[in-house]
This record gives sequence, C-alpha cells and structure tokens, in this order.
Amino acid sequence: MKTNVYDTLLERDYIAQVTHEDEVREYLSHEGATFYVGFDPTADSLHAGHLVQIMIMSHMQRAGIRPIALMGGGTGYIGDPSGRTDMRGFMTPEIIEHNVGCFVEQMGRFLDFSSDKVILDNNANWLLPAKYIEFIREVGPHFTISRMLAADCYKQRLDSGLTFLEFNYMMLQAYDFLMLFRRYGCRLQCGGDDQWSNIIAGAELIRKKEQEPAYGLTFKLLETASGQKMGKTAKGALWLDEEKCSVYDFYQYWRNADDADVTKYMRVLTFIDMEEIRAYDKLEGAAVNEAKKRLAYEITALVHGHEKAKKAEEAAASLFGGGGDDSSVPSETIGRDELGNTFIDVLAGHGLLKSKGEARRLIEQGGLYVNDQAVSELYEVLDESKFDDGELLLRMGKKRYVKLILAD
RNA sequence: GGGGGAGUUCCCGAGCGGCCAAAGGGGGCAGACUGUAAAUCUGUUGUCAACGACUUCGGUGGUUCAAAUCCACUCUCCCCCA
Repeated sequence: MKTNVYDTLLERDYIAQVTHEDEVREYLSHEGATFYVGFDPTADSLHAGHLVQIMIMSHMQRAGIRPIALMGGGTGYIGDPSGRTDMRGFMTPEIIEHNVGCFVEQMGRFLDFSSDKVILDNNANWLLPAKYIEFIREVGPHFTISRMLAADCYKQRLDSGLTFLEFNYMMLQAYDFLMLFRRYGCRLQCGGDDQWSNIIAGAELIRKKEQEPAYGLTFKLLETASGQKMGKTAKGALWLDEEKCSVYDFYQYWRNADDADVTKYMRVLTFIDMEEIRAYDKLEGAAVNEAKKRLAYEITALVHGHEKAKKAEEAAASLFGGGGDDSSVPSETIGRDELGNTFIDVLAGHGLLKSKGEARRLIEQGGLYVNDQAVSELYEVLDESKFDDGELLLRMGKKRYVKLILAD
C-alpha cells in the first residue's frame, strides 16, 4: 500500500501546523490534488531556507500531487511584514522581474516545469492589473480589522511602525490563494510557519467566497541547534547560486553542521531513507562525522549535481584528511606583478579579508598558514619560491582554505 | 494639528563638554582544547604609511582651545491628545 504524502511529511518532521488534519490527509490521497507555495523574489538567488519548500514540493510531486510555485512578482511591490522588524526599501520592477527570472531558473533544477505536473505562476499576473476599488470590494468585506490586528505577524510590528501598505499584504496573499483555487482548483497552501496567518486568511477567503473547502499547512522553520536561522553564514544567506557561494563552501556549511542538527537536516533536506537516518541517529562521538559527510554530499548533490558534489567532497578530503583531488578548492589568481608584496596587501587586495587591519591581526594571532606552515613574520612577503608548480595553499584560521594560483 | 520621547560603531545598549575609537552584552575572527561538532578558557573586533595619524555617534550649520555630548535648523521613528 502506498503511504500518504502527509504521513511522509509527518515522519520526516516537516509539519508545524495544519488547518484540518484529517481533511488534508484525505485531500492528499488523491492524485492530481493541487497545492501551492509562494516565493518572494527578494534576492537574485534562492538560498538554503528555500530548500525546505522545494523538498516538500518534490515529495508531493512524487506522490502525484501537483505543486504550484507561485512567484511573488506582484506582492514583491509590497514586502511581507511577517518576521521582519522594519520595512525594507522598495524594489524596482526591474529588480523584481530579474529576481523572479533567477528563481525560476534555479527551481528548474528541482522541478520540471515543462510538463503540466508542476505549475509556475506569478501573482503579478493578477495583482498588477487589479483595480483598487474592485479589489477592495471583492476582498475587503471578508477581513475585519480586529481579526487582522490579532495576527501574530502584525502584532509584533504594531509598535514599530506598521504601514498601511504592509498591512495589505495579508489580503493580497489571501487573494492569491483564491485566484489559484479558481485557476487550478488549488485547495492547499503550504509555507513556513511564519506564514500561518497569511495562509489561514487565504483558506478562509475561499471558504467564504466560494463555499468550498480549502486548507493550509505550515512547515517548521529550520533553526540550528544554537538558535540561528539555518543557512545563515557570516556573509549572509547560504546561496544556491554557485556564483554567490562556491560549491565547496556550500558543502562545507553542511559538513560543519552541529551534531544535534545532522539527522534533522537529513530528514528535511535530503531523500535519504528513514531507515538509514535512524541508523545515523544512533552514531555517537566522532562517528557522527560519517553522517555529516553523507549529509553534506546529499544536499550538495541535490543542489549542484553529483559531479560537483563529488569534487567538493574530494577537495575537503584532500585538505582535511590528506590525499584526494583538490581542484575545486576555492582559488584566487595572483598576478606576477604582485610578487614581492606582503601577504597583508595580497589578502586585503583580493578581498579575501575585509581590510589590511584584519590581515594584520590574523597574522599577529598566528592564524595564517602558507602551505600549512604558520606565518610568523608580520610583513612576510609573497614570493615565487613559495609557489609549487604555480600553486600555493593558504589557510586562514582552522578551516578556511584558498589556493593562490600564479598567473603565467 | 498639539504635547512628550528617541536616533550611537555588525546587532542590542551605555555615554550626555575633555580621561571617547566610545562601557557592557551578543555576534564575528584568532589561539588553546577537540571530532572540519558542541561546551569552555584566552586574545581580538573603525581605517591607514600603526607607540602616531585619519574618519565615525541620523543630516546640515554653529558655539567652544576642545562636541557623540551644548545651540539652531532639518530628516526619520515611537508614545499621548485631536
């Protein structure tokens, strides 16, 4: 007997809240059932946080459920106030459009939009041409102010300047759900748990306007064991775009996951069988590293493909274990005219460190290594003798590696 | 429209004429310890040609030998009243 996707989602611990558990399970047992997830085009690349949404869509699709990826090309003009403490600056139409394009392209790696098994739509299609009076007449009567103010996402913002503009967001998102119901018969909306208020608003709107059942489901927002948002790095988000985050760095992020997070990430961000995951769960002490390697490989392969994941894995093995192909270690090309400059100048000059002061500090604290040899001289100079076959391995701190390649 | 309060370095938050590049915490970075984990301890955390110089405390312009601190104007936000 086939397991219901709902139970798969439960077993892998995705679900935070559901509007109608039994009905949703029942709905998801029918092939062709349709659900949607919204994506706010706030950047020109997806990041690790979006992986959860994508995984859920994949699980659903495998079960014969039809996912809709809804781009927020229209709501992008407003900005979702949920989980934010201040209003962000406006995005221009050009940026929004560009971001939507980037999202769509990246998502194509996970979901096949060419078939009618996955639908791609953009709320700009109905929100931008909408007429204010018509819209407010159709949707407005179904929202009471007191009800909206009671929503968590607004309550938090009430004291810090919630504008009427942002206040409209909930209605717009509810309207999206209604539109998708009308267009595709979509009865379920999924999203991060911070979307709960917006999601139930949409389900209620459909029930009121169409007298038809509609449901909402939120998934748990991933946090690291130390309470940070999963996927945050020192530089910001963990991007899925190779240009913004190298495959090696992406791999390393997961390789360095907290022990306590490893199998949680496996359940949510990979397709590794639950049996196996439970086995990994039993590992203790240093053995957990095996689980981390598997985790890092699987996620990287999902996002960047097996070939690149393999390379990242080998590069890591070569740097940390010795042996192996290190060709995908991040590298930086050094011009011959830079020979004779101090490491301080070179590191800061290539943006490997923020400033010369930082480079100076790093060396002073004994954190810079050239070919695994700590640099003790503050003004150590980069010269050709340090290169081996045109390459020089630089290490900053415990595990940040950069390969310097001498230009011909 | 009237009255009150606030804007400080990555974040929170002290400072309220010189001793302020600015307490404290968080975060970041480095070192020790380790398992490329966590916890802990230590150091560090504006920029530079670096025992000195330069630029920072919403913006602009003043007062002063000297301003994050005083004055004027201005922008933004919060609270109370209308």
